[in-house]
Amino acid sequence: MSLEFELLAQRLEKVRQIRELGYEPYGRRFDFTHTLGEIRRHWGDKSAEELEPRVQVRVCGRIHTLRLMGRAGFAHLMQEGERLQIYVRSDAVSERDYKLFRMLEPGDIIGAEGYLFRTRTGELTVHVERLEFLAKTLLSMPEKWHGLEDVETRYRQRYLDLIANPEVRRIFLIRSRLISSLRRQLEKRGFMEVETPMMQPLYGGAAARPFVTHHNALDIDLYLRIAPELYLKRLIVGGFDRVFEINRNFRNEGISTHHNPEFTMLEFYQAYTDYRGLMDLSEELLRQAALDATGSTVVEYEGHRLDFSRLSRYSMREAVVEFWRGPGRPTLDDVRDPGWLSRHSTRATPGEALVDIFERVVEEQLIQPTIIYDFPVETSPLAKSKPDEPDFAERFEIIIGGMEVANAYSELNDPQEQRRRFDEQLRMRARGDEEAHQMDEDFLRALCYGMPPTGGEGIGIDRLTMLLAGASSIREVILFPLLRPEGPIGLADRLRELDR
RNA sequence: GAGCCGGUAGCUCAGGCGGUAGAGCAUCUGCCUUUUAAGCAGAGGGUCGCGGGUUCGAGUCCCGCCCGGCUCACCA
Repeated sequence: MSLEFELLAQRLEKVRQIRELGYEPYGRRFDFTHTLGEIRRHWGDKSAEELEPRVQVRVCGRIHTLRLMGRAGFAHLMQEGERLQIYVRSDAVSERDYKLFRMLEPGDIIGAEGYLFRTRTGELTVHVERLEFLAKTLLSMPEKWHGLEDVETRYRQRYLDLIANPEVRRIFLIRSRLISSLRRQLEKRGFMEVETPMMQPLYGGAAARPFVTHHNALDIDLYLRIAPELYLKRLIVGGFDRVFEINRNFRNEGISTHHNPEFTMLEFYQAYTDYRGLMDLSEELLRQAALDATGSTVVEYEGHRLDFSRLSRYSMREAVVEFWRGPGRPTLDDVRDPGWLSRHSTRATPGEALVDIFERVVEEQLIQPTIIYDFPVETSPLAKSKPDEPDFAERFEIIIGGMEVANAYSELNDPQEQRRRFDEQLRMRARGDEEAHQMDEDFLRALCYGMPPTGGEGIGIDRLTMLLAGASSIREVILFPLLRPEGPIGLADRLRELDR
């Protein structure tokens, strides 16, 4: 008999004993008077005298540690990442409650009623007068010193990670505050939150391979969206001048520390502005989001102090000149010269070569929040080109910690130009570029009704969370990152065998 | 997709050059009414990721596979 099975059998026996004592091993509603955090905040710095007259409390939580002595014992409860000690002595509770207490083990969830006091060593503690049993753990908790270290188990069983590693809570708290902050800021500026299709008959708005699914009743294939862009712009056509969406995109590509197949994007569109307007807006959004999520505009990331209070700005060509490494630093004229570009990249067009050089040489050096603007038009099929330089698009990205965090542009609203860009994408597709855009005629039709000049931007929420939370892998900021399925666990069989 | 690293008790980890598989936590038994990683005494617990091979003998060496991590490639 394996240990795991033996432990399970022991604990099921305890379930029986708990029931025999007259407690419900899987209890019901427990009306606590305070969370453990509230108790720490209200009485954490009060002296023993200040805890008179007695403060009665009802608390609950999961047992973290147990220290049993002959006729008494201590335990730490955990609730919402906060810890509080309880003290149970045999002459302070009923015989039945004391029997229950001796039966508890780390991981069990209990309720306790009593009064606050300070121990000899000064720790704020609940002197228990009544115990309630709320839920039995049947499986062992991870080790209390190191927590749960195994990365695979942490991701597969995130609930266990959250129980064992309180610092993981912090990451997801930051993520939640970040999203909340962005939503609040946009709403304050008159943006309306909308939801557009995740299942799309045509995919577009980005260059990526899609996931395909099938609708039975209509008998059609549908794609999980790679971006919401084309639908959000339809809403701009329809007269919702400020819209945003915070939701998942799906891209059928490799998994890495910076890529998860499903990831969360904020996209927002504002009529009557352009990419310059969005640069200013982005600066405000990021500054406030960092502040709301972490309490500061300066955060630590992989040994750097990232300052979210401002965004440096370089055109892509300036950035190549400015961040060139080694000999042969180009001039601004060089990076405009197709000959120079083709000597430094194998890509077909000057624009693709510039992007290639930028990504190889510059991007990883952009640690502080930085705007890179003016992208070659051939890599930006949905962006308006610059009036004085039609080979370039009014587009920028925000790069932080070497990662692309945002992408924005003045939206292309000329339907004839958009049709030409789609045609070019179709030619690229015909040459085997799977990620080139499809022709979306309904989107074209929408533009034909007239879309006001508009600025649009997407912000990668996962990557921004990584930066704000100091996480080096995107999987650390996604509660349930995609993993290969683990295969049979065998727990149901064991439970079945022990169910008598 | 490639390279490197890892998978040993429920958890965290040790296991030189091939020779009877270990520790701490957790569990079980006993003692202990202010402990703090509580303590003390004892006990149980192993498909060494899976499958082959070499060998008198494999956790250890070789081959294949599975799962994970990192780096690179891919991802405008």
